Amino acid sequence: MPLRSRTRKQSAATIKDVAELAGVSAMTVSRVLNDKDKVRPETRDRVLASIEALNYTPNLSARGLVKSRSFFIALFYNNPSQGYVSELLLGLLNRCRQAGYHLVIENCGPKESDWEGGIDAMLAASHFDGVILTPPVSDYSSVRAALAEAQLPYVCIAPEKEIGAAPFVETDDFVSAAGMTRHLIELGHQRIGFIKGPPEHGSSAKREAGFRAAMREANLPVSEECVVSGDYSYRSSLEASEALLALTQRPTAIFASNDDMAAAVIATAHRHALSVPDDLSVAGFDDTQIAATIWPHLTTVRQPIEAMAETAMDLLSEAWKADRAPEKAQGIVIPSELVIRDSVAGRKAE
Amino acid sequence: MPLRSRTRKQSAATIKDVAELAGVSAMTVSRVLNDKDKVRPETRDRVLASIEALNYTPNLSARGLVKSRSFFIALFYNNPSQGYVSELLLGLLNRCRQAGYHLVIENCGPKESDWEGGIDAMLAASHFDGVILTPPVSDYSSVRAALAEAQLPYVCIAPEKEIGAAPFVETDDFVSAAGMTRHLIELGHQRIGFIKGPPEHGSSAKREAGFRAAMREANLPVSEECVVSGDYSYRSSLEASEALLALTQRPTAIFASNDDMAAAVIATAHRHALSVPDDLSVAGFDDTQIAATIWPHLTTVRQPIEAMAETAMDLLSEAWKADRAPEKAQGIVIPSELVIRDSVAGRKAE
DNA sequence: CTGTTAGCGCGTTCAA
DNA sequence: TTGAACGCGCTAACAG
Repeated sequence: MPLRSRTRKQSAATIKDVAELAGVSAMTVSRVLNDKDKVRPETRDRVLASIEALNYTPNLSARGLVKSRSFFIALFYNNPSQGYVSELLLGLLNRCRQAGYHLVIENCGPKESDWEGGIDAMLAASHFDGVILTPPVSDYSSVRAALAEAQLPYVCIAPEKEIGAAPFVETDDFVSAAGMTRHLIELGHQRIGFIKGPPEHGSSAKREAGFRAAMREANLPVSEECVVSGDYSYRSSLEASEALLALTQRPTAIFASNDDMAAAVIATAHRHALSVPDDLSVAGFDDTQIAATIWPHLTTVRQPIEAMAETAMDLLSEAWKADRAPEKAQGIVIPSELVIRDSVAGRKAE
Repeated sequence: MPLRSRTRKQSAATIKDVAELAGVSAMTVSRVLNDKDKVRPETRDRVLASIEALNYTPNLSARGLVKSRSFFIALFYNNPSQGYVSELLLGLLNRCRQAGYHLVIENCGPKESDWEGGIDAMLAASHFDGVILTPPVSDYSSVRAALAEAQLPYVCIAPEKEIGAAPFVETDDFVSAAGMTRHLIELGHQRIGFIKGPPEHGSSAKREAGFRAAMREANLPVSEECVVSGDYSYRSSLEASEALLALTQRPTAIFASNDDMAAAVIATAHRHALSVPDDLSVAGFDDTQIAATIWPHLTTVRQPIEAMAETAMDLLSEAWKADRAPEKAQGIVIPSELVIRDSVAGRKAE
């Protein structure tokens, strides 16, 4: 194990120490670090050796000070499902480490209004190099305005629609929801309940539209009593599913807009002594951890959250390279896929 | 909405701008900011006004450079349950914002060995002001050694036992597990299954010990076939609970060491057409999100994760104030509480 | 109570 | 190809 060479009080080695040990000037060390101008290979090697010997790494504060960069990016989130944040973090963290960046998490509070006051000051104080917005913050106009005013590069994850020139990443909610609905229909379900997400999430409307499109495509009527509102929370879906199961013409399948709500449907079904999937098929969306944790395992749509996060970082990198913001928003959609597990079955013959 | 006063290209206001506008020197501004020496109230007010007018906030890089501080602290974690991280984050974030710190999340990889190489370099590179360790990283001796060598203040969350002089926070796993076991016993259960956590988590042994102590206290024998191993994951508990339910003398209640594993017990019970809690009572530990998400809602032990996180931050603050590390480790235990929900019932008469 | 000088560690600009 | 100055924004020391 390499011991720190500086024995006295710890105080990390500086570029000067490295320079001295290598017998060059600090400037030369800086050059090999930043790979800018060419340095004679021999010199370069000597410097590299000294860096290693001293276990040196540049001081971010100092570097940031001269370059006007902080090497930190922020993730703005607001109370999404726990599984969602966790997976997002994984993807982000990967890329961050590769790029030498650090990630700062900022919770925006439950409502947009909670933030309106502080966002400006917060942005000014933090000196982030970039920001990543997760839904529903992606659609907070106050946040986006503040970001734009501060001329801070940012990328939105799953925004409702492209606004301004901010790059964004999303999955194809419409297509995936339609795909799941088709799956249900192919299994013989005709009366399908749907639980909506909250209007402030862009994905809600798209998933609902996908559901309706597939139904229309199959010439199946969508009875409006079968489409109820939720807000992506387990609790909201407890009521919603109760309403659905209380219908005189009970649906044979229920498609919930996310996994948490699907979990609640299953709970309600159990309470009604209904077997899933024998008496009722249940489908979710997102494939967060809970999907394979509850019983029966959820048939759902796997949203590539981690890949989306990685892509978001890549988009940020591009924004830094390009000095100016691009003319039009660059949007990347990463497809989702159907994950068939145990909560959906063919409709029983009647 | 207050518009930024500097109209040209954005480039945040500096302390000099503020000083100029207030008609004082930069030093004075610095003083009102850091509240050190007293500044004449009138002057102070003028400065404050200028700060507000310019929407000024100090540049962390510059400040960090002179104070040799980064204003960032790191959270080292390793694949704990998603609910656990999420709640931890909430508590940490609260305190961080209050204290003007930012939080950096570092994933340590699934195994300690994944880290051994990089930890030194990583620590040197990051210049964190402090680190918070979550289990099982709290017990990684290589990490703790590196931290100690770097003379970086750190606090451990739920370590196996106090090692060295690092402050720590924990909940009373032993007492809580014993309490839950007593609850089961009071409801008439005598044959109780127990699913252990992984040995690398300090909490595992303590929870098991609490269980055994309560059984002994009630003069109830613990049949070793009723104590099976898990690793805090849902999947591990699928096997474990299968083994328990296959016993010729099946337990009437199962106490799983955490909620994820309890969820798997419920799934397995359902698969065996066993009703929870009528045929089998199931208890968990942690009260993470899943506890109130699955059906039936889990009777569990609420571990005050958020409060523990906040306490961890407070401990760090104290470490900063005290120039030297304290002689003996300061440990704080925050009690857990029983949360009675629907997965446990009295034992049916036979 | 307030201003001045100096320097934190690094990258830019210029000259050698 | 390399080095010497200077300054980024801020605060610790010391004046005044």
